[in-house]
Amino acid sequence: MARTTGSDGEKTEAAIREAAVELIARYGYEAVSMRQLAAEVGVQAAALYRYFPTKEDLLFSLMHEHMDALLGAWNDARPATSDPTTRLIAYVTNHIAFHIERRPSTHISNMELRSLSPERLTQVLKLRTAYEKELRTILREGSEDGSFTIEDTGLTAMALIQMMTGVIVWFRPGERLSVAGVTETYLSMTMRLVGRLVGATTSREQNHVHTRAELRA
Amino acid sequence: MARTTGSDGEKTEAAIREAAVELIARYGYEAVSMRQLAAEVGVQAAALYRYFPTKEDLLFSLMHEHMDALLGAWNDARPATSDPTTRLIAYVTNHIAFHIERRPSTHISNMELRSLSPERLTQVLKLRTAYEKELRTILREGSEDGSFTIEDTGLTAMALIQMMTGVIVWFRPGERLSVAGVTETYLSMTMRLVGRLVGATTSREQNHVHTRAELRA
DNA sequence: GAATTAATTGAACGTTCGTTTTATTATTTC
DNA sequence: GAAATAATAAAACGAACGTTCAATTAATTC
Repeated sequence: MARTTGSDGEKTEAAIREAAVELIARYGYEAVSMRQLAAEVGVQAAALYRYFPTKEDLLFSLMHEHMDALLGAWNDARPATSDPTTRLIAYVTNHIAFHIERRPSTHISNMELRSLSPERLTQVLKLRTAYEKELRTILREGSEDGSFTIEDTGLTAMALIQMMTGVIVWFRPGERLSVAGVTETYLSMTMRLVGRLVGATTSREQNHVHTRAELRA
Repeated sequence: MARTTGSDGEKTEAAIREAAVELIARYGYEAVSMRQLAAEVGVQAAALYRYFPTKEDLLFSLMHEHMDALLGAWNDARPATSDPTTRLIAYVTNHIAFHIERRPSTHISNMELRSLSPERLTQVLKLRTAYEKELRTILREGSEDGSFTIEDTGLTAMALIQMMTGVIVWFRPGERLSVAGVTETYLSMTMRLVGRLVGATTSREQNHVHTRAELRA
């Protein structure tokens, strides 16, 4: 056989991407063979090469798309306001929502960096750095205008990102916690980390005030 | 040739472990071949099979040893005292020191779990859970006796571990920060996360008080 | 110093890998 | 409806993979 009835390049490419994200996230880039991927798509291995010249091109494409989507989501969610607290809330909320929604591709972008060629690694890391810089800027400005009390802005940013991204390790939708609940708790922990605690009220009450309400400001 | 002069089983096995930890941490388990590993050790691939029946046996052995060492280190470092704050300080200090010291094997134990058979995965996860439970217990007891103010003990424990382990992603010895400095800052952030802030003093002053002093109590 | 055991080599096994090539069929164009 | 193009299958490539086996030499035992 050759071309199959109803075959369509765009649909096939989308199917390849989808299957690749799931398989690579589950088994790892090196462990997934082109034949296994092709079987999942319902196609022969050779067909994959019409869309991606090499296996690494496929990986790079998935990662690049992931980072673009992350930066795009933040661009859509970032508030016009310049109030650091509002911006931090938006950042955390967007980060958690995005990473829960895109758990498989997040896994890939975090774990498979070492399978990229040096040039492509640099390219992906540049996007990641740009995204992280947004948080550092928020923390620094909030620190300067007295909104936050932070010892080390760089370290706090890394700790925050590490903490937030860690959500994908244990979070399973439909279990004990909802996305909103998780976000609420992580916002609370974030505010503690940046020193935005004033006094004696419990943190539960404190953080119920921001979040959803302030997010859409 | 066959047996080489000066060859010694114990030394060879140690050399294999050492090389395997470095190579797998850098390139990933699937990406490292037995031949590549053997070359690094200075031996033929077949020689590896005298010490590890399969490649997966080797991986499992490395991970198991890592977890044993982690639990062992905590057992040595855990204070006799029952004061939650002192225990938390000891836990954080030990965790950061251990993970900086064992960055390669930490990487492996965090990233290569999916390459283990189900039974062995369970075995390793059991050790990890035991280690994490220690932290949850500290947080819970500190929460009960009023030392800490925590919304969700389980989530805070996960956030803390994620945050602390994240140190190995960016920390390079001999750069801007010393191990002591990093530990200081992370202790400060930890105390904030568990709600052990009282009032208006800056966090720098606050956390300089604990750490080194309280650690050896 | 002969016999035994420990450690390793070198070659080979069958399998799977990423990738290429060629042929074939479906779809689109005119 | 013929010509051109797009999408795939089928088969094959050499290379590399994890692993096994027999032969060989070093060290140890008695």
